Amino acid sequence: MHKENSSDALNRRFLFKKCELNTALNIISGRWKAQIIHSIHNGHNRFHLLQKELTNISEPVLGRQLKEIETQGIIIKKEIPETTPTGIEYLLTGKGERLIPILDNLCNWIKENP
Amino acid sequence: MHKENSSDALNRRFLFKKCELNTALNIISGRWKAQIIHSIHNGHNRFHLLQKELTNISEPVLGRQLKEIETQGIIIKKEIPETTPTGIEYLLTGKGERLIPILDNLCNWIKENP
DNA sequence: CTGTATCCCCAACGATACTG
DNA sequence: CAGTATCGTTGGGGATACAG
Repeated sequence: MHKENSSDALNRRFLFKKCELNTALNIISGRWKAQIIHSIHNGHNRFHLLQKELTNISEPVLGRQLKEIETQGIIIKKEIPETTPTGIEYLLTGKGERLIPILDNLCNWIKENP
Repeated sequence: MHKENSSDALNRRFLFKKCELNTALNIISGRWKAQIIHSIHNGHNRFHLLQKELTNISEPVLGRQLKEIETQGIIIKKEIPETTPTGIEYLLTGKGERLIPILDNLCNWIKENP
């Protein structure tokens, strides 16, 4: 249960209004989210592939992070027809694709400013 | 006291090795950090100015976040000579300046992909 | 294969009070 | 003016077990 008037919640809303930057950071700042987005972009677009790629992630965490970035419109789920049990693949949306170069910029920024 | 071998710590180190992206995100994903960096860039470069700009931030939190981004080489502290009590101003380093356009990109990304 | 349910734990946020 | 000390609280990460 969330307390809607805790200082914590109020500060979050303050920052959201203050600048879109915080909305963006909120989307990608889950511990594994940026890595997940990158991995999907690189073709690891199935649940078990992501698990293998991110060797230490546990199922509940992976599931939660996937659901969040799906809600935020970064990825969509797609059923692979005529598979049993049902196969699911994850695909980046346009919004998700347009995030990739920005993540690359961040990556390069660290490389060039150690 | 930190536990160096908790899963939490291990996963952080795994992600750091995995991709520079996570190092970068770790730097800017404190709740107020990106906002602080932006505010300093816009001339709010004193402790009390930042407090006014970020209306709800408390001193301990502001102090901690400033110290962290200072440690990470995003800002430097500079004493203003011949003031009493001692005035301190915060300045972006080159590394900090080069982060600004990336933050702007994130901002625009959200604006253009609502 | 792709998840969800449950519960635990701690790092980080925040409030209050105090300091050089 | 520019912080630090202390402590309470909580959101979200993680382990284990279970499910469609």
